[in-house]
Amino acid sequence: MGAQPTVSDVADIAGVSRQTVSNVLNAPELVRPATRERVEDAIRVLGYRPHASARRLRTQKSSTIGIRLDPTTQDGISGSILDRFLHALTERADRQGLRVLLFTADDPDDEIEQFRRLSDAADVDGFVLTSTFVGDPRTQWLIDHGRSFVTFGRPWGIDDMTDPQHLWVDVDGRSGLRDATRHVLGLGARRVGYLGWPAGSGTGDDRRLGWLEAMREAGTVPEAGLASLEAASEDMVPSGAEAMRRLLEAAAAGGGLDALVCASDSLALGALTVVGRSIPIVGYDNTPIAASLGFSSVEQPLDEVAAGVLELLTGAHGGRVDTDAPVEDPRHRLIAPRLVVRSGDALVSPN
Amino acid sequence: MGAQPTVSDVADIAGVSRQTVSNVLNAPELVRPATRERVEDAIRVLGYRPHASARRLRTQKSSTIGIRLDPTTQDGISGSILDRFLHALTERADRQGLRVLLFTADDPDDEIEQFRRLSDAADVDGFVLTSTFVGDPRTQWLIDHGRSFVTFGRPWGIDDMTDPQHLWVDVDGRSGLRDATRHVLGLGARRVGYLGWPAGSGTGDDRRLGWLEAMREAGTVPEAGLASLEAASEDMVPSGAEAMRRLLEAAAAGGGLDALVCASDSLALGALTVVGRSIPIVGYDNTPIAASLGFSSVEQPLDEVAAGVLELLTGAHGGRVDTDAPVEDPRHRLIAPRLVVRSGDALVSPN
DNA sequence: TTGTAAGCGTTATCAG
DNA sequence: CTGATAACGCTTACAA
Repeated sequence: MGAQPTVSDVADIAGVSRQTVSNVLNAPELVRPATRERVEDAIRVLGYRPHASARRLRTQKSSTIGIRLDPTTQDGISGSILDRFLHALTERADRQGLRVLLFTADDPDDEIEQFRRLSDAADVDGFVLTSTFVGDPRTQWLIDHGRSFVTFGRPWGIDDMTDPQHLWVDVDGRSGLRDATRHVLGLGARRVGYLGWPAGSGTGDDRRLGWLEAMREAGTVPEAGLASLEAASEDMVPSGAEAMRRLLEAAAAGGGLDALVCASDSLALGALTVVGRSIPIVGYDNTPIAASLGFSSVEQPLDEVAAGVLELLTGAHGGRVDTDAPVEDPRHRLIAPRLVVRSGDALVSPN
Repeated sequence: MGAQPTVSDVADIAGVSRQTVSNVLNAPELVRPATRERVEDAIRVLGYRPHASARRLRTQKSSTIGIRLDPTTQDGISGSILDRFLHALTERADRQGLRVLLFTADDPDDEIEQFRRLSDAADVDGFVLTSTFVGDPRTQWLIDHGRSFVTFGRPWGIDDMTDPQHLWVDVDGRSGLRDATRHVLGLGARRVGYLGWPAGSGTGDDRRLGWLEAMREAGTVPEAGLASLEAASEDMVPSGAEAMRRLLEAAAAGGGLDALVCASDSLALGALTVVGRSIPIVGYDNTPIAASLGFSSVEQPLDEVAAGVLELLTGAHGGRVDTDAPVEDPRHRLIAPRLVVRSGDALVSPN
């Protein structure tokens, strides 16, 4: 290892003052080209790299964003979502000279305690929140304490779209399910079922709406018949399978099911274990499972989400809403997902 | 937000010098109880928290470990492994006052460049490496440049177990597969097949050995017959399915297959799509898929791995091998995995 | 046991 | 355009 060189070392070699070295790094236009080049040479020769902590102390910015790593839910298939998002976020953050710091928390209150710790210690400049839910106490705390943050996920309050209190990026699940439903309708299906989550989850209700809209638009099933085409279950494969069986029974009276769209790949897999490949099934999240088993799925463009999050965090608003950013500056990004269509050959079916 | 209080503020309130405040924090035993209490009160009242960057600058330690977030392989099922490991690592690191900083890299060379960046800038004190492979250039670079690091995964060189150059933690996949094989043998199976990866992958060869040992030990199949009981494929569901078909053909001559153990859950799922639940199948990694579909799988105790990694990184060796730590201090941890047995009811099979 | 003084490596301010 | 001086908030000799 050996001691890292400092600005002084560079200054000595280049025959300038420490200050000039700093200028070359932070305000190159202030320094005469000849001098600049000399300094840059010295930097290269010494392999000098600014000491991050020193810089952070001096500038009073950590250039670091904190993100909580969810407790990995053992049962959901979609754990890799956060993983992919994290990757995209880290990569993009890096390009802007931002670091990503991880933390964990047992529950929302604990998470708030971590917010306090990390920001009081000036360890991070802002936070990225995931998996927001209705009445989320975390965002309120962050707002009350003037912390910078952006959520991946809408606040799911009354005023979502216009809420000026809160910067967010989200994927338009409703349009995703609308597309999925239209897709199978386009394949000739008339009676398209929906396997979703219990009402009240924001995300889930929104996705369901997409299915509903597409079905109403198509008019292949009378309004009164739609209720028998949907079932709900928590986001796990076995309970999804169970819900699928209920759904089949309910739908049988009206003429069965031609196709199925789901709120998640977990549910889609659950359904798959029940009906095999007898009807088209569309999942959500485009997890490796969907790719492996070859069923279509709605993909969240996580790279775009990450880009949006960083824009909001570092842009005019600086991750805060009480700034003097022009009011017309958008405070959120609603990103359209993309349906990944797969041939869906009978990979899982009986031999 | 407002300005955070500093040691000076605390000192003023408590009526002591800055120094005493620092002592209360870093060497409480040096300060008289009465004074200490007064200072602690002041700290509480002000909500004081030491400025992390200032401390890091002064102490010349970042108290941060860097870990690369792998590019999420779209096809493997086991992406969540890193995810769970990361969670365990972050949680444990936090308890020791360590932070976990993420970075990404496109390839090993790029990763080395990141090592250089992060350690030159004193952003991290050490690294945790995952997915090591034979002839990994990264570890060599880290050794050559005297950087602290621990790998999750053996170096897979000639001298693995005794290599004093390199601190590592790994899961004993061989014993995992031995257990898995013994388990199905215990269920009455005689001809247990093995679905693995192409030779040369270290991890894969090791796991295969576990199967081989258990089969030899059981003696239910003559040595010459073992070759027709194994097949290899890259770690993806469809190619696993294909390999399974080959395996079935090859095994048919000798009397078919009674059970199957696999190098991964991806392969297990591939096999499952071919033979359904007609024979017991054991996977590896205990991913959500195994839990969801109800097949047995070998679980890596990632929490123990994380603990081991941190011990090695912060313990006597300090993540480096050229220290004056007593030679008898263990330089690696080989952790036994745990077989998770599931009833394996016919979830995926025909309706 | 407590206080004083110095310095970690950087950048901001303000002369020249 | 360049260079001296001071400070960011903390800890660590050393002295009292």
